[in-house]
Amino acid sequence: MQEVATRAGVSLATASFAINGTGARKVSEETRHRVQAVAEELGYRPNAMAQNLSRARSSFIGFITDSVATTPFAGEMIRGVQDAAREHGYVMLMANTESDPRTFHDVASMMLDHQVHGVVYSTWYHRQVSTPTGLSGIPVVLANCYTRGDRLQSFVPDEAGGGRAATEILTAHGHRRIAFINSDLSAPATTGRLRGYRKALQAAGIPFDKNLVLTTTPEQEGGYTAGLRLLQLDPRPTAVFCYNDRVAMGLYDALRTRGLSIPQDMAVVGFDNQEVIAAHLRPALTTVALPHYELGYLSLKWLLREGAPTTGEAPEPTRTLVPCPTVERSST
Amino acid sequence: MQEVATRAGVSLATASFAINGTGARKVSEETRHRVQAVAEELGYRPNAMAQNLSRARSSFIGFITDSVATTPFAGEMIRGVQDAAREHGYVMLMANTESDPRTFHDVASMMLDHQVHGVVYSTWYHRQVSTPTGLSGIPVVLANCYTRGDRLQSFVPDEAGGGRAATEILTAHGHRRIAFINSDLSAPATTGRLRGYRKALQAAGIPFDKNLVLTTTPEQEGGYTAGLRLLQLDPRPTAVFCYNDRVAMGLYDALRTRGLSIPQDMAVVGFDNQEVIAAHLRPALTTVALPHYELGYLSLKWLLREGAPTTGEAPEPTRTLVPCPTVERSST
DNA sequence: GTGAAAGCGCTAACAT
DNA sequence: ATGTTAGCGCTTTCAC
Repeated sequence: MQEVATRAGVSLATASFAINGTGARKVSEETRHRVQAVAEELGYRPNAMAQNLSRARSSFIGFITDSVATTPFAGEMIRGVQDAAREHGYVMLMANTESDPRTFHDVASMMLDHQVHGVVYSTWYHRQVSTPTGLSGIPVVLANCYTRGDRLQSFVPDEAGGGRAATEILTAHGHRRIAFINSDLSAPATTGRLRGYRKALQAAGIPFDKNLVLTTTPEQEGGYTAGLRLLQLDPRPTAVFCYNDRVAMGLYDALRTRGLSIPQDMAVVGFDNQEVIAAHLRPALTTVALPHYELGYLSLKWLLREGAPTTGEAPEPTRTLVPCPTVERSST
Repeated sequence: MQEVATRAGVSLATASFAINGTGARKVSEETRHRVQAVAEELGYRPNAMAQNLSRARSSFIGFITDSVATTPFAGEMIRGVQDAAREHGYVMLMANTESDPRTFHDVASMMLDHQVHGVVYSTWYHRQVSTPTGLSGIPVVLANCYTRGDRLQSFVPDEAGGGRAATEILTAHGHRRIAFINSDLSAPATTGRLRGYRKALQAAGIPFDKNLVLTTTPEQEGGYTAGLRLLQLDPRPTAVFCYNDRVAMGLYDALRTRGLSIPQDMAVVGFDNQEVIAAHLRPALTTVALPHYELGYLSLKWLLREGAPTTGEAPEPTRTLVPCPTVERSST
């Protein structure tokens, strides 16, 4: 930078102002242009580290995930966080803990050492987590998870809304006998989707029948066995809302072994919109998408705007529900 | 740090050496312990930015992907790169370009500004890329892609080896009439897997029959239609090697419509080991895994060791083939 | 509108 | 073995 300044015939200070046009100071248009021309010509690049040190604040934000490779979901959140970061001129420092506390501690320290402005902590499936420790002093926001009592701001999928929307696709098609293959896991998705299912039935004036709700492991295998059980019911349901796309995949297999066709003999809707399954099952599966991109995006937006309010007091942390859009394909 | 030094009754310099035990200088065991105790007590954390600035080199490495959310594959590479980075005390700066040249340029600048030691550039599927521009001056290594003439060091999956291994699973089971549903894309995977298939046949003394090689779009849909075509052949093949797991998924559907069972009537092996499909198809699919984790890990290892040799000349860049391990399940 | 100069928090000669 | 001191590359008062 010294060289740029000299070549442009100005002082170091002026060069600095001219280059990153900090509104604070007035540099004549002419000077600025001259300096910028020289900088361009010399291929000058500011040293981000020196800037950060000097400004006594970095332009880093941290993003911690518990698992990055299990599903493409983490990828969507990464994109969301990254897009929001770039919009604000921040650089994302990402780390994956694989749920190892020691690793978590290490990456938290690393981030603190790099003076991150805040961190978004996320999990690959929606769940409750204990308050992340070791991130003292900087704002933290949770994406796809939340803490007991919502002591920290968080953004999570609106499971109930999604469950309701899924079921309403079925009621809208005139189905009255709608089964729900739920998961046997204790998770917000399990309770939320069930709540949504019941709300939708209620809205359609259909009495809730607990015999139509099965629980199983939320995998293809579970969907298969639950599907078989479902077919024993008399009268048979005409539609099924599945906890997730993998369960629907298993249900497809079960229906197939009985020679039943979808959606004629049985309509089915899934949840998660796992592209590789949902879009490529035969017939393609109607489902509800999880808003991972938005979760990441909104979390970081919040962090940057409300995370460390410069004025006024900090807003009350809340658990913000993010809508799960439906994706209609050919199974309904 | 000044405070730590004062409280421990030593100079700033001694404190610095004591804390990050730079072998360069000798600090008595006793002093070091005293300083470290004080640092601990005060909860002192070094400012990474100041360190980087002072050392005139950062501890950053860059990782650029063209797409991070299409499949879980990117996640595996991220893990690989990150693990290697952490082993060497580096921090990963990640960026996703979504294949947008402008974004690429931006993230490249960002990385340069942060003085990254080098960058690994990766693509989500194995392919040739044009030499990334705008990364002048720093070492670059490619993961899952390569340039014309291999001007840059790269690490890519051994497609031919994988294709051969896949086919040999079939020949080992005694199959002699083995079809190959290949992709209609022009990609290293297409040619490589075919080459491997032919090698395996040859090794087993089976003459190559071009009627047994079909090409189709490498999706479920393509596998389905190709599967139907395959069933018209007389005599019918007894085994099929599919370009990827999605094609195998389609083939499963085709076999099912004809009431054929796997592996009794037809053995099938896929490629990619897309967990969500391969492990959950009925029966579970035997396949070949793509070594994404290793691609990321090895790339960064190379970058750190050979990328910028401190002594001797730079090694000749080569395209290193990384093995694709087979995963045997129940379809063979 | 512009320049001089004092740091930001740390490292690494160079002394002692 | 430890202390002194000069930067690293940039930002930002403060004075002109």
